Amino acid sequence: MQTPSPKTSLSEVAYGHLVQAIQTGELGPGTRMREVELADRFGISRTPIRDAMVRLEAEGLITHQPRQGAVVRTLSHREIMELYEMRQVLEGTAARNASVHASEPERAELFGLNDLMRESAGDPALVASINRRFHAVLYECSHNRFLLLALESLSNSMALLGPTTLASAKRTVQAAGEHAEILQAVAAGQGEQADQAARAHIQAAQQARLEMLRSF
Amino acid sequence: MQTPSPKTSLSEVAYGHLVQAIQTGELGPGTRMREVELADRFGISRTPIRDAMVRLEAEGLITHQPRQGAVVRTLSHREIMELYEMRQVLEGTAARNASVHASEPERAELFGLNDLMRESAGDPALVASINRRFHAVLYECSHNRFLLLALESLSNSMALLGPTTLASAKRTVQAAGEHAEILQAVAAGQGEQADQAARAHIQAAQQARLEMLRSF
DNA sequence: TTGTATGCAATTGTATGCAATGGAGTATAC
DNA sequence: GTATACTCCATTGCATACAATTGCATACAA
Repeated sequence: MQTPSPKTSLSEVAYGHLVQAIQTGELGPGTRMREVELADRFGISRTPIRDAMVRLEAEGLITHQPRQGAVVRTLSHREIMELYEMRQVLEGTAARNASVHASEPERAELFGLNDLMRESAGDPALVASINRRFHAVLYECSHNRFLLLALESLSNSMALLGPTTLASAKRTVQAAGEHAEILQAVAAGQGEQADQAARAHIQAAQQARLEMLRSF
Repeated sequence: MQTPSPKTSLSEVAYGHLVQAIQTGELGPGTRMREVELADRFGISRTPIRDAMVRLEAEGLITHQPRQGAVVRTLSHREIMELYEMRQVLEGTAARNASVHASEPERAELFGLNDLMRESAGDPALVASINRRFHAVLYECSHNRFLLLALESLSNSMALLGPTTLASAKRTVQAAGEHAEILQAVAAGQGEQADQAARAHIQAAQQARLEMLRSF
């Protein structure tokens, strides 16, 4: 996600920058995105910017009004609920699959990341980063390319919600506990329970999100 | 899906053409797609073609090797299984949601389409078209934008498998029966059973697909 | 004061030019 | 005869020029 490696096309670089800008809120929902402006900002031409924006639209992060430009999507309350509902289904499925397909090193990685996250409670930025990685690895463990693709797209959509719900140390520890439940089931090869635990985790996150929204 | 409406950008037209070409097998898996060639074929420039191809890649229909071009993806046996597995999850969820959210006109539309499909048995092209529409309406009935997006993307990926499994009249009638099971549960508001029925339907389709693959 | 028409500016949609890259084919050396 | 290196060409990646459309502002009329 961060190492542009040897040869990354400018389109991909632009895509990464834009997703990150949306995640950090630099480009908040409703922001109008002008191609020339973004091209200038990144010091490249409009073409790679367009490529990135077409991709963002395909993933549902922005909407493109013909001849009028693109805006970062604003999620209604209803849509936010739909987003979490979908995450419940997909994360549950990923966990279920992981309990069948995860390799030993993958399991170890998951446990390691979760420990790291618990220890990092208090540093929201770090926690958020580790949390993303944890879920990304879990997705990989499902060993289903289509599920992976859908979950990655959904994760990007989460960026539209703004700051993470893991800001408080309390919620971080709570989340790590929920992760542990998932991992336990995964490690034991208990698919149904892994599914349940993952759903519960997302439900808790949804709850936390709702509380956050209420306080604004 | 078919009426390009009044003002469609060339990019969208190109996208539609390409998806259709992949569906019909005109651009079969493994086919190399050269931008200039496609631009010539459609009588437009490379830019809208690029837009369409970026989108196709985001959806997983083609892969883009840097500086080397794009090819229509070839699905391995394993990936085909993964595709059906994912469909089981998503169609099941869509049916479950539909049993809660589908409006009366939507239910009527579903019943109508299924009757029409059964009556059309023997005309594979027509059946395939109606079947696609049936599923599309079911997706809409879930009233979850993210689920809808994922299912539409997945449907496009089905194009990579080539001809439909509904070629035989026998399988058509069978499929209509499976649809009826789903609809019955949806109409009765029985989420769990709608989910089960949808999963069973996809499983049957997978079975039919496997038989088709074996015969080659 | 409000409604409508018109002109201008801003912004995207499309086309095309140019350079870089990777692969194929050929020649040469061992 | 085979392997390696070199050259050429096809094709994309990126930049930029041009066209078209839309929205806004301004002016004029009712």
